[in-house]
Amino acid sequence: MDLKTPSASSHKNVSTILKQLESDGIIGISVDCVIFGFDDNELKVLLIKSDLEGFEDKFSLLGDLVHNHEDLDQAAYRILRERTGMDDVYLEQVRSFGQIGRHPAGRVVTIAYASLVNIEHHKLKILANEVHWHRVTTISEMAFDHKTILMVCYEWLQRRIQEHPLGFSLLPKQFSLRELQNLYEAILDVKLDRRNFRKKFFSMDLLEDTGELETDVPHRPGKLYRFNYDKYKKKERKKWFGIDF
Amino acid sequence: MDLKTPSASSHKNVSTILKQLESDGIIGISVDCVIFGFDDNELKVLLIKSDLEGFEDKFSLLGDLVHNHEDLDQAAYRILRERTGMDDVYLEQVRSFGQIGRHPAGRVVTIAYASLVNIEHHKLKILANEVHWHRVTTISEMAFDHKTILMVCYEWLQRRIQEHPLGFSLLPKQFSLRELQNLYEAILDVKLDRRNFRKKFFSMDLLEDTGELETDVPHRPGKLYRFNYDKYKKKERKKWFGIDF
DNA sequence: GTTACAGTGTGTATAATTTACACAATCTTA
DNA sequence: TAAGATTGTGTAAATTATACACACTGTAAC
Repeated sequence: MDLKTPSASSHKNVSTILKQLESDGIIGISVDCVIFGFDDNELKVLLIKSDLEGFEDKFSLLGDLVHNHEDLDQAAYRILRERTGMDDVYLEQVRSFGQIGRHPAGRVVTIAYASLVNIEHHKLKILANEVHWHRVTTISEMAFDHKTILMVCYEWLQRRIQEHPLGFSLLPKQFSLRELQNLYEAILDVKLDRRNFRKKFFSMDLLEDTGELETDVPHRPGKLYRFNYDKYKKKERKKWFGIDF
Repeated sequence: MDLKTPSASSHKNVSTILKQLESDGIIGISVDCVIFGFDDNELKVLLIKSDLEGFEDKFSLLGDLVHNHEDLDQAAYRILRERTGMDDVYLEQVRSFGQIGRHPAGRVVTIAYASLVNIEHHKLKILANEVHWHRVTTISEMAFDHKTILMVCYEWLQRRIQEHPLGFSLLPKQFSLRELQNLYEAILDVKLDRRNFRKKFFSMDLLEDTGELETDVPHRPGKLYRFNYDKYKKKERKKWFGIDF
């Protein structure tokens, strides 16, 4: 959470609230969203510049205090809506951070959420906001413990993307297999064999050929596919997938 | 968290604190420990009987409000120490639960921790407490949303045990391969081939032969092994372990 | 002390999966 | 119409997972 008063959300001064809570010996609760996007074959994260004293020029995640009348998930959705103008995005809780000195404005426990959005959609919804996309792999310093939170979420994503089909949320509804492979290569920082990658995905039988082709590419256009989420949900999860550590 | 005043921890009435917080529009923070044990070839969980009105005869996880001066992890450790008398146990945060109506005594967000203890050790440290071990697979009803929390932690454990060597925390320092296999079979609810299971673990090269044998078994005693955690930590994690969903 | 019993310890053959690798087809641009 | 770039495809080799059986060792019963 950054302490800048969020554009359209709480109308009280968050920092003041926290100080008050702390003097009462009470712990505040916030939600911080790690909003991932994929653009230019790189994994990006949506950040805002902190305006808390001593943290100018540092970037911060998008967050806010949890309201008394809302669930944690609702709070995370609210932040997403306010900051990206987008609804219907992938959102999942990652973990909580509650170190005593983690936030300079008072004792506050934050619940980190990872969110995956189609960055192209977001570009269209230009809100009056000061948020910008940053390359995940080159961010040097951040406010508070937000670098830690970001890195925990990034590592979570690296693992999660291999066992759950959430990567598609970073892509348009229709995508080429090359785009999908670029996504995996960028997030995992590996090179993959194109033929084996295709074979693997086709063997899962969850991609549907849309019948359409890429446009505006300076070479032979690839086929466009769609992920069949319904089919995925119907698959039974196996309990034993092999010890590997 | 159960609202019974914990035996040796907070001296204030937790329920009263929560009501006060709620009337101020403030959210309380608690930690709930899902303490797993393994005994009689079954996965067990340590529970306490709730004494909150309307929840008599229901079981509850062990938890408490987070103190203002302690980290979340510290709070979880504190509960563990108080309830099991054990130090040096495996503890990992699983996720937070913050539904608005989840606790009848007021708005409280809880951070669930999974903990894995050697149940034999715990048996020795008999504290003045009302906690008991229960079979995870046959628990019918629990107080508040604790059944949900327990099941989330159980599913977490089923996955986690296959990708991280935390299962050893449920066993004595020295264990036979049969015990280890029983552990995996019980937690995952599968039958595994004995020879392939052994082959798999030996190929990881993380088990050390202690030179000792089982005692008090009514048949040929098996060799006892020790898990080499140092060796495990030195292994480099691979980023790509294959898409599987 | 001999025997039945129960569970340990081990190896190999087969199947399934993963990896490595090359060339023809298609579209764009010059 | 030719050059360039990327798509689309198959097969062989290596690795990994699975299925399966018999000799060994200690205990307990007689």
